[in-house]
Amino acid sequence: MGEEVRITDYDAAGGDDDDRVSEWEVGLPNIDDLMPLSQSLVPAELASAFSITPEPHRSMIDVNRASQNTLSNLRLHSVKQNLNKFNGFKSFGEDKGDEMVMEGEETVDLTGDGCSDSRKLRRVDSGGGGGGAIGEEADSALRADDSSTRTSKRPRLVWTPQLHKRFVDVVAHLGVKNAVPKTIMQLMNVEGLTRENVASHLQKYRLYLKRMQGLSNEGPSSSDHLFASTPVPQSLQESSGGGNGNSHAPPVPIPMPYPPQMVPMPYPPPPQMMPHPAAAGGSGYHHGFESHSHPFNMMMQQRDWSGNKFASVSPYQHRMTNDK
DNA sequence: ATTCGAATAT
DNA sequence: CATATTCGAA
Repeated sequence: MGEEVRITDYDAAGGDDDDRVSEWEVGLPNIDDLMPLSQSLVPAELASAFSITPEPHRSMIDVNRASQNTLSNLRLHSVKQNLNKFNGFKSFGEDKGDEMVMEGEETVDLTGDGCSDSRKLRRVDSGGGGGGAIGEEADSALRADDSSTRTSKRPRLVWTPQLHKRFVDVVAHLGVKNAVPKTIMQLMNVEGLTRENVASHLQKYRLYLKRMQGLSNEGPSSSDHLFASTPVPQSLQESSGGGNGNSHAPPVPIPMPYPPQMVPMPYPPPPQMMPHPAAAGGSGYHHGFESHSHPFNMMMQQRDWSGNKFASVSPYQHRMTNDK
């Protein structure tokens, strides 16, 4: 811990005044509890093993800059009256942008993890069948904004289970009705994620929902979906008021099935470890699957890899045609 | 002017 | 198949 930079050091580029919302800071780890920015997330060995470009040291400035952007964006659009008070989180982005060999299919995923520090993760057991608590994992992002200025095509985004989770949670919270790319993107708060990325995924997601709704009901009884909890109900949910006195009654016939807690998107992700380079790397992927039903999760949530990434193209491929 | 979203392209 | 890009509509 050598960094003695105040995270609230930025002087409002916009000259605004409200740069801190005390409520948002409640419960957040102290600056001293966080892993130093200078610490590398990926051990050098692993990095080289997977051809991961080493991350340059990041300075507080970078973080603050990103922070400013997020804050300004949030308040700029006020995220619709519906989005009400959503906590603004910032993700530590991974820098990339120095060298990038562009070849045929360069894919990059925004899933990274930080925080090796152990802390108590509060998890509201999703016992209530109602809506399910919105748990969060976390992701990090990559992509530098100022460095990738112009003439740089971003590599294909890979929707890792983590990202997708985040996506689903946000959509669920917004309610299918209000979930539009821009809003989703903002709430996901993943650095480097673009509206287009979200739009594309959303299109697919909607398709999925449609299928599911259409064909029904319990098709896939056979498989026990582990987390087949696509918390997006067939109807639409709405996350307004968020338990607050803010009672806004949009054209949605649905009351507000949401838990008192305003689903925040926690940041610090649980340290994820990969089994073994050999197991994941190379090309030893498989896809012996079959009895999967439809849960969208299945769309990417391959069994046990908790969410790693690195490298190349997405090894998975499956069909969700509910035929069998 | 912006951005959504279906269609289409990679 | 998964994402990206296009392009007319809101």
